[in-house]
Amino acid sequence: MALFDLLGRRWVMGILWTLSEQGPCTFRALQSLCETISPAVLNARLKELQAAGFVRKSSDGYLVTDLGLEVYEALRPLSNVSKVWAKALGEG
Amino acid sequence: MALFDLLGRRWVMGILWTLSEQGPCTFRALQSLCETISPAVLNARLKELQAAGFVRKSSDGYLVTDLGLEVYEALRPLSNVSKVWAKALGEG
DNA sequence: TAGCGCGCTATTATTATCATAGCAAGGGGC
DNA sequence: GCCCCTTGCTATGATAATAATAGCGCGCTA
Repeated sequence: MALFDLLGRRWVMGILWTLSEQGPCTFRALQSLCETISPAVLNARLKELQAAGFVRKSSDGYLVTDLGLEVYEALRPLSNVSKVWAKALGEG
Repeated sequence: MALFDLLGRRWVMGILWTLSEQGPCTFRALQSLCETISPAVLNARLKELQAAGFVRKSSDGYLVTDLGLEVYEALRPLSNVSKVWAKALGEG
């Protein structure tokens, strides 16, 4: 349940997803990929994710750890669900 | 990404998880299972989840739809991740 | 040394969430 | 009919989270 508490915060899943798909990103690159995130929140989330061991810094910028990659893998099925969901909403 | 926006709100994943595992719940039962959620937020989340088609009302109270169950199934791998994560945090 | 991009902080306004109290409606017993 | 209880939900004021914008300090390069 602590995991839900961490992931259930704005942008957290989006940041993990973006970093996993795009690879290492600089702070500003992440900021522009997330489009509307404010730097204060991005910085806070990056600190939380680093404390959790899901993300770390390297010379190329921020990247996901092996542990963070597991979260991403666990989250990937949601991609299919979102397609089914979009279709269902369109029909309903 | 709209799915992340919906799920990335406080209590949403917890509510889906609880309803999926416990079966149909009344409003007050859900409230006590979530322990610290306030009724205003619970009601708001239930409305959002119903609008999204993940939850619906029945004579036994609130329950997850087939679509909501898919989200739950997609979320279940997180349970394993959380164990690995807890261990990693304990070691690190 | 002046300009540039980068990581990040500061600040204020807006929104979300918490915590508590309580209302309105329905059911059972008398 | 009336009382009492549970249930679903709303109202309210306090507190915390997020948004939006501006800009600082640093390293690099010319």
